[in-house]
Amino acid sequence: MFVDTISAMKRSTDPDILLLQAAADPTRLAMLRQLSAQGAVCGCGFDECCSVGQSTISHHLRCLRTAGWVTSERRGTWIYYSIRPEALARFHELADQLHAGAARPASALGPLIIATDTAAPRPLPLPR
Amino acid sequence: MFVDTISAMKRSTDPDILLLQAAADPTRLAMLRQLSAQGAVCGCGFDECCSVGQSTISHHLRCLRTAGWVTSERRGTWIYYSIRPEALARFHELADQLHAGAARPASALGPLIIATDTAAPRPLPLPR
DNA sequence: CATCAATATTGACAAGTATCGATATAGCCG
DNA sequence: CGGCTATATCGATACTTGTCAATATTGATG
Repeated sequence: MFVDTISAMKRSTDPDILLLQAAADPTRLAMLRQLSAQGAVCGCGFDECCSVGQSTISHHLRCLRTAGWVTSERRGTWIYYSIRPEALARFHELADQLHAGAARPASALGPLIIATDTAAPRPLPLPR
Repeated sequence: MFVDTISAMKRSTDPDILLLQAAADPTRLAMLRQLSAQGAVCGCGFDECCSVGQSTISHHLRCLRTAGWVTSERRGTWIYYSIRPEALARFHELADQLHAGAARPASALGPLIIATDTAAPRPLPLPR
């Protein structure tokens, strides 16, 4: 409502979020996959990959670049894009981080005891 | 253009996209991280994690659940959420897939030869 | 310089969505 | 039952975004 007189904002500057957001689009994921498969693709090489106009492809490539996913290299008239190893590494790190503590499925717990690492949920996990 | 007489749609039913989209939000990523760190968290346990209202948290939890990221388990008045190992596994797979073919930085290539695995970019990488 | 091909930029628009407040459900407990 | 707490749902709203068409830019070539 009056969050900060501006709006219900979600914009984030977190690099991880940018990376995920960039990958979380059908067209861009397809592009990343093609890049992964072919190593280096020129802009016009994405035409068949996804059925969108040229300007849209250009737009997505910009997204991927600003998110850190790819780098571009001019080669005469055309430009080749390729995945940045750093982005891939970061993506893997994200996966690893989440994996770390997630080895405790709640369903496998005893009758009531849940993640008491830090503290009980809220009023105490025990109804009585 | 005339994509399908309906619009410029981006909605996707691809499970991978759903998974990525769900994680690509600051609030939800924070939630996933908390879940990863604590193992099982009840709905009211996300209050401090992200500064949003209760209904918003509920909304995000639904997102995470429909995307396959978490499962919920009722425990009396409150409900505990935990990360699904399958989702984590899939996320890792995604990372691995992209990693697979991406070991060829374009910049490390010779003067002009690029990913000729399948075929040359478009009209042939050689202007003439 | 004129032309052509590959890209990028701009402006517009429709659909998606994060958020809120208010309200409705559901499970305990006295 | 009545009240309390945790969640979910609803309707509204503003911001974000994916896409397009049109146009501009850039590099190579004749």
